[in-house]
Amino acid sequence: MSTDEPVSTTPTVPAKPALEGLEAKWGAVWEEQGTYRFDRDHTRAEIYSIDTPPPTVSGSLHVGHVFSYTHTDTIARFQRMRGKEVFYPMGWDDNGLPTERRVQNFYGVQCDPSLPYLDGFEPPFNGDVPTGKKKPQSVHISRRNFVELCDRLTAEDEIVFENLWRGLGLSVDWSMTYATIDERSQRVAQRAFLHNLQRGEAYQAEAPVLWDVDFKCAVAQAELDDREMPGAYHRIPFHRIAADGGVGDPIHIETTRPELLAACVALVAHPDDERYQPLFGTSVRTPLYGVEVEVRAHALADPEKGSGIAMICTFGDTTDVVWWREMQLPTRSIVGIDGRILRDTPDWILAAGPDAVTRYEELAGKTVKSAQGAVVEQLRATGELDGEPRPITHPVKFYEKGDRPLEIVTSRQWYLRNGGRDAELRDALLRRGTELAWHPPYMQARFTNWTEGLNGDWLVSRQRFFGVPFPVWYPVTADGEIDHDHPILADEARLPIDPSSDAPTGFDESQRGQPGGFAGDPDIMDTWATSSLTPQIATGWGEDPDLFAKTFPMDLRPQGHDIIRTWLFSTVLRSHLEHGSLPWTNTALSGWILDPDRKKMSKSQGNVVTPDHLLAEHGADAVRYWAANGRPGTDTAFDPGQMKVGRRLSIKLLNASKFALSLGDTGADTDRSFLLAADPSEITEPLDLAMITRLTALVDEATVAFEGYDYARALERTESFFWNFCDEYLELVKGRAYGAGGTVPATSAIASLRLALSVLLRLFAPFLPYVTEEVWSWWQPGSIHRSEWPSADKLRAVSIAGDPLVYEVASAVLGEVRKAKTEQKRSLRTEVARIVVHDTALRLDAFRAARADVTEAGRVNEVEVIAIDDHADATVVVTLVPPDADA
RNA sequence: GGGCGAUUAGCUCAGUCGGCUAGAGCACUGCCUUCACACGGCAGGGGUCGCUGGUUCGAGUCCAGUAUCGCCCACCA
Repeated sequence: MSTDEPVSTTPTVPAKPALEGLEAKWGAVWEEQGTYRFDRDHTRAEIYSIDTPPPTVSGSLHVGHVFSYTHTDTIARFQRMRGKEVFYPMGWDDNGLPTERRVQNFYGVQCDPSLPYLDGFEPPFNGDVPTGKKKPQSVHISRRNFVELCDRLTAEDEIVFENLWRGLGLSVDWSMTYATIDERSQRVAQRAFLHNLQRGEAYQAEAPVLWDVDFKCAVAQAELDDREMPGAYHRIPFHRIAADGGVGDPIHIETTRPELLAACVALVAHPDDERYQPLFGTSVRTPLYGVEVEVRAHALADPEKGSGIAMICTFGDTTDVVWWREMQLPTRSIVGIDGRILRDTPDWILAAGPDAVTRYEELAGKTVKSAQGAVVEQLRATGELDGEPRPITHPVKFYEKGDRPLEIVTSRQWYLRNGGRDAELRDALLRRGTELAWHPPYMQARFTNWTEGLNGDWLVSRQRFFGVPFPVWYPVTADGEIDHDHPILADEARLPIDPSSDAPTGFDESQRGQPGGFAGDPDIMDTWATSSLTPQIATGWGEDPDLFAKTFPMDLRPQGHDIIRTWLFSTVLRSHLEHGSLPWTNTALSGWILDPDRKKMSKSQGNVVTPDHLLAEHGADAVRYWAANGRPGTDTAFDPGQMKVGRRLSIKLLNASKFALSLGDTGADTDRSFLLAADPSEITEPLDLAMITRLTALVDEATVAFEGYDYARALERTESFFWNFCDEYLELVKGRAYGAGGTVPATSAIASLRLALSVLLRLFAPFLPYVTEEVWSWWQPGSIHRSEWPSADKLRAVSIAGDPLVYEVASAVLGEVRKAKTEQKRSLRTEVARIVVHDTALRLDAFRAARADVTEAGRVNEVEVIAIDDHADATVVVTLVPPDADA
């Protein structure tokens, strides 16, 4: 902004300033004037770019969002005032299961990727699907139609979200938004995947995966939840094979999953366990089925657990997978992708004889839960259940959004290398974690823990319908078999593509599924596979090279600490693989909002407070004030009381500003580019100089705090200074400013007040954008949010330095005068006949420098000062005029 | 089992390099119709800084141990 345009020196201060209506008023002005519009005509060094977390639009916003997005906004505003051109886009996360479910329920449709696209399709319902018994059959539609409906629905959600964000005063450039399912995001996700594939970082493998039987979908390590579940140890004998081939002595194992007996491939005990050492290498027979399995030794077997020997099934849990892989055991799966026991009797059971087959057939088609009951009955019948099942509670793996325990099934999936099976890559990622600046720093430990603990590559394919498809087809051989080993990759120029409705280059749609033709990959990518690319999406990677060069790597990733293992980690990974760099230089982790019972606020707990209500009741600045008090990384209690305090602060700013400006201008010709309405040569009085010295220290503190992403500290210091400024300084100079001591001292007071006001407003601007903009508009040109952040160096450069002790002693003596009046239950206007100040010589000198201000503010007639020793107690003896003389 | 964080007034929280009698706001008590603000102001009561040791002239702060709460992670038969 220009600094030499003429400035009106006559403030236009409303007679009765109020907070009501400021959001609407300034929201419109900011939009109209493009206050937060990003101007790319800057160098990379001049730009500060933020990788804003895209909120999930299918959910609803709650105070936790308001909390963390406010934190980011204070940083954005600070950087903007420091002269940075802030790149601050907003994304919407409409990818993934929550949106899929919402679209299904809202429109009464179901996605079926095998169906062709229907032009101009209209859904049967529009948010009015009957529920209960009247609930109609869903209409099945193609993936492309489904995605179109998603776009339609989320567009409405986005408007609601944007309005809330605008009301909160986020200084986002609303002309730059993206959605994680929009074409650009799909293109970026598919292009990045093709690059990963070409570099050998993505691969497909047939392997055991954690499988949710309800969603019929593979689940990645990062999406797991452990839940304490009731279970029971079943003590079951395996049978040694006697020399004559008959049944020998039993070996008891304890298992929580007896239904998997038919899937048993070995027994295992610890190599040092003397009880079982003689058995290693020998074979035993399983109960019920009599299948022969070997007894093996492995260090993971825990002699303390159960009977110290375990059965290995394919697959009961992830330990089974480790054993199976490391000891190269056979695969004997009996659980299908629907979570039921396979209907066809497996070969190894058929080979074990008619009894085995009969028993298996009793289980076939049952869910694992009911199969367990049936197996227990069979064991009882054969006398092979030793005692009764012993109930326990144990942690069981769940998909974080799922309702039934995960099963482990073998299937073909896409994986992305993430260091889980590759020490070199893992070390490189750990180094990236060290390069990144963490706020607060201790959060890096979570990244390190997670990265070091990875035990496999990232499973990125999902057997869902709604999401970014893999840009891949497979040839169909002459015999009609799909050849997964020779995928046909999409041309980058064609992206985004949907292999379920687009044909690969060189093929025709009629060849889909035909011998000699092609078949599309039916899966979609994990939502994190798209979300991990938000920096690339936002900065226009591969789409807008100029923008990308100016904004990537970005400066800041704000996010919750609970998704370090998912979002943060995967974003670092993708950037490392694609660009060989960090995606950003800083990350700021925000805490959670806890309800008064110290529980995390979440929809499922039913303890959510809606933000609209809060904004309406307390005002945006007040809500922001509460949020900004939450330090980085620290969980914060939801506290409407703090919002009331924020509101009080805003009102105080209005009134104190009104007062300071009502005293008039000094008429000085000032350098408005930084001091704004004060000529340093006019500031002459010791108390004024002392206040400005304190103010300079405040600017230093607030700036250092903000530079270290500690917005909460910057606010706390500024607020504390401001209240003291109102209670002490304003009261002390009031009389002088009105002219009690003559023109020169009055001018000094007025100039100091205006200088301090200008500085304080700007220090508050990142937190209280509305009220500071309002006050700024009374006497300053342009938006405060594009004004210059106060500079302590510039304040020092004009040599307006004073002795802070003057301020301190003057406040202390005035405090004693007030105390005397209060204790004697007299009005603060009561005149004081005489005060006697006992203090050290040094402090008395300081007092003398502000003596006139103190006597004026305290209505003191006569002052005596008495010097005392350094160790003696300082006192002020106050003698009020008699009560009858007061009238 | 491993890691990280927290524990300071009734409540929510500051307390930076170890340094005067441990601070703020809310709540509470009393007072003041004060010419910017009653959506205000002034003053006051309220704390063995989770516990136990140690280092130090001196510990809320540093070290060791311990308890409780929370979060993250773990191969949970």
